[in-house]
Order: sequence, then structure tokens, then C-alpha cells
Amino acid sequence: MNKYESIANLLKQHIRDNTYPIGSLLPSQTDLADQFQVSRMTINKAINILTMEGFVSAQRGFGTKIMNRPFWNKNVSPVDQYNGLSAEMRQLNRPIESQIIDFNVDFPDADEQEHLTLTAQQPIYRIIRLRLVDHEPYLLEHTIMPVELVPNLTDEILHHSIYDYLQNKLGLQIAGAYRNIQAAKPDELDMKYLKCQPDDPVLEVAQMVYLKNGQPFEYSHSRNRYDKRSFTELNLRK
Amino acid sequence: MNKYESIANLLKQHIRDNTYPIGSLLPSQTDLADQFQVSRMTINKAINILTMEGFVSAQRGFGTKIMNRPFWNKNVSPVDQYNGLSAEMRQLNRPIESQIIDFNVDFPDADEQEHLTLTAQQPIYRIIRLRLVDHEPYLLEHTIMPVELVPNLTDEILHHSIYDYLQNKLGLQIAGAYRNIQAAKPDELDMKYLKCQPDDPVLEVAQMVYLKNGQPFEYSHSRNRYDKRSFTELNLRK
DNA sequence: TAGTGGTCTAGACCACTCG
DNA sequence: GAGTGGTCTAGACCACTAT
Repeated sequence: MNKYESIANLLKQHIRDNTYPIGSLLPSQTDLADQFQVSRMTINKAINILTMEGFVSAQRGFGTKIMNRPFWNKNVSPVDQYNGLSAEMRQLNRPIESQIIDFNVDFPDADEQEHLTLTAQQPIYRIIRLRLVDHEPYLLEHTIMPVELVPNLTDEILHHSIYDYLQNKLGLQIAGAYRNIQAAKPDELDMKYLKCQPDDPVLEVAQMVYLKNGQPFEYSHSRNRYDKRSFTELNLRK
Repeated sequence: MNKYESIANLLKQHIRDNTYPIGSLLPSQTDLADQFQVSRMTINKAINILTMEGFVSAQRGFGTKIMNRPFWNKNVSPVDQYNGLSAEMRQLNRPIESQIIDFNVDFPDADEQEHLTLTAQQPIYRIIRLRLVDHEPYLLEHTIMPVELVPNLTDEILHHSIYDYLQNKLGLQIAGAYRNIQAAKPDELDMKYLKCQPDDPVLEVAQMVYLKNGQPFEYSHSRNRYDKRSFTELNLRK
């Protein structure tokens, strides 16, 4: 672990346990550099993390204030470290099941070629999974992945976690994702599997997930029950 | 302007005009430091910006690759620099109108006190505005702001841009926002003003906007026509 | 004016990738 | 082994605040 990440974690812990109460000021960067026996640049990097995560707000000439974070305690999981739905629910201690609606191999169409930077000859998996949380329909997931990046995908893996397989078995590292979120009317699949009523809206998320080397490896559309899932995001400038 | 921001902008420009084509490698940080006559730390900071914005992907031991960005060209505006709907539409060159549905002063309830860090005695504005884009209903905005932070709010201002007033007249600087996005069924106001059909979903965004000093100054719920608005977000780790 | 955070430097060491 | 990016240092200068 880096120094600045360790220090950031320590400071977060001190904020959470009220060593640094909301509304008070953090010690100055110079003081913290002395305390932790590191250079001020390192402290600065740590505090930038805290700023972007909404723990503090730093102002030149004044100091670094501990922020009030009224939204944070809700059980909506932060999307800034996406590791798949399985990991998300594991953290919340909620049981998840996956039901395979469709699983086959195909060639990508033009849109898919563009999004996954593939040629027309490179095969992809087409996967439709119903994901249940607390034994109730949660979302319907239409996923496309290049076969060559994810060899030997099996029903067994699809019933559990694709992301576990990618990260732990294949050693692939996820860099992040691009998402587009919108509301939509339910289609026939939604009504059939998510048990949507005809007037129940659906929260649709189109998502591209990238590996650390820049390669996109997943292009998916998830259709979420409107009463089960919402998304949060935090955007703070320095 | 900072050195690292200028350099980041220059590099972005070079990527857009294909001086650095997609898939190629950026010159090494050492080379760029020589070219720009700055230290490598400064180049590193610039490249971190490009990474977080999805322009490049850097890998230790390998280099920094120019990324393909298939989603980017759409006319969905990036939410990472929120300055209000007026500014968003101005950039897209689309005309916006605002109709005041309700505008009065009140005391905050418990939830609002918590979100805006106010006491029960500090008054707030309650504003409901219908925003039209291209002369068609776009979203219905329920906004709450502390009176003391935004004195002398008038109908005139509400008909144009609150954010313009805040930033240009009051000199307040916006740090960013926290958002929660979900799908919902339309209520009576939505049907009346947004012209929603009973089975049209609504995209609801709860939003807290923060000033640079950490003070939250807006707590709003916007209800967006599902066929007009979607949200995008990009989350990339280094 | 004193103290703060933002930026920048010129080095350094290290982990990593690739041929 | 050569080259890459990630981190870190010990200092420096500057812009800003006085909540």
C-alpha cells in the first residue's frame, strides 16, 4: 500500500470515529507531514483523496474542514469502485442468485464492434442473466464480452460471479466504467422475469467496463427494478 | 491557469486532432517533461487528469496509450462540472425557458435541516420550476436553498439562471454535487406540467450542491422526462 | 502579518513490461 | 537490461484567508 493511501485511510478512520469531528479543522498539512514523518506532497495527495470522496473541504488560506455527509449512511453502494453486483451485495451481506436466461456465442454487430474495439470476426458471448437479491428479482442483465478475453466461461461461473472469475482466476484488473443511466418502460422480458407491472418504470444502465490496459471487456445493459435500485455519484472539484 | 492543467488541455487537443492517434503511445513522461520544460511530477499530474477523463490509460513498465472513446461523441453532457441546466444547454446551443410553478419562503423540516446543515429557525426558499428545452417540457425542479446564502432572489432571476446569479453576482464558487438517481412513476405535477402519460416513467435526481467552502447550498429533486434526459458518469481508477 | 493550502522542482528509488 | 510510470522527498514560491 502507498503511503498516501494508508494515510488517507487513517484520516478517514479518525473522521469516522470522531477524532476529527464534523465542522472542525484538520491539522495543517505541515503538521501532518511532521506527525506522519512524510513530505507535505504526500499529505497533500492523501487529502486530495479525502476531498474527492467528500470527507473534507480544503481552502487555501484557511484550512481543511471536516464535512457533514448526510447522504453517506444510506445503503446505496458507492459506484466509484465497481466490482460487479456480487461484490456489491456481499458487502451489504445480502444473498444473491443468478439465473441464466440466455448464454451463447455470436459475432458482434457494428455498434458492438465499435464499443469493444473488435473486428467482425472476433466472437463474443451474449449473456442474459436474471439477478435476484434477497430471493427477489432485482435486475435483468444483457452482457456482451469478447471470447478471447474471457476464455472458458461456463454456466457454473455465470451462476456465481463473472467478476470473481476475471479478477481471481484470470488475473484481469478492472480500471473502471463508463455509464449511461436512464428511465425506460418495461419490455416483455422485464415483465416476465423482473415481475414488472406494465406501468412500472425500469432504470436502465448501459455500461462499458475497462481493464487497466485500456481494453474494454464488457458492454452491458442492465434493467433494474425501479423500487430496488438507485445510483449515487459524487463529483467534487478541488 | 496551472501548468499541469494547461499541459493536460494541450495534450487533449493533440489527441482530438489526431496528433496522437487512438491506440498509439504518448511520449514518455521524461520526454514530455523535456518538451514542456517542466518537472516530471507536473507531467504526471497532467496525465492523471487525462486518465480520469478517459483520454489515456497509463501502465507502469509499458507506456501511456491513447484510448478509444466510443461513448464520448453523444450529446449527453458530462456531469462532472455541474453549473446548472442553463449552462448545460447553452453549451449545446439549445434554448431554455423557466416557468415558476411555486416560489415562497418557509422553515426547513428535519430532513432539510440535516441536508443543508441549518437550524429550524433559518429560513429557506422553496422553488418549483418547470424547465423547457427547445420549447418542450424537460424537467420539473423542486429546489430548496438557504435564504441567508442567496439573498434577494427574485422572479426575474428564477426565470433565467440561479447559477449565473450565484456565480457572477454573488461570487459563490461551486465545488460539486452529490446525486442519487432513480426511476419513478409520474405524480400529478409531472403529468400536469411535464405532460407525462400515466405510464411514462420519470427519471428522478436528488441532488445536493456544495460550495467550495463545504457549505451545501442547494438540495433539489428534479424530475426528468424519460425521453429527454439521461445521465452519464465515468469512473476510472489510476 | 501569520498561517494556510496549491503548485512546482530536481532529483531519487522502485515495480513493472517487453524483447 | 533498458525503458516505463508510480511514488516520494525536501525544499521553495505563491495566492489566499482571517469564518
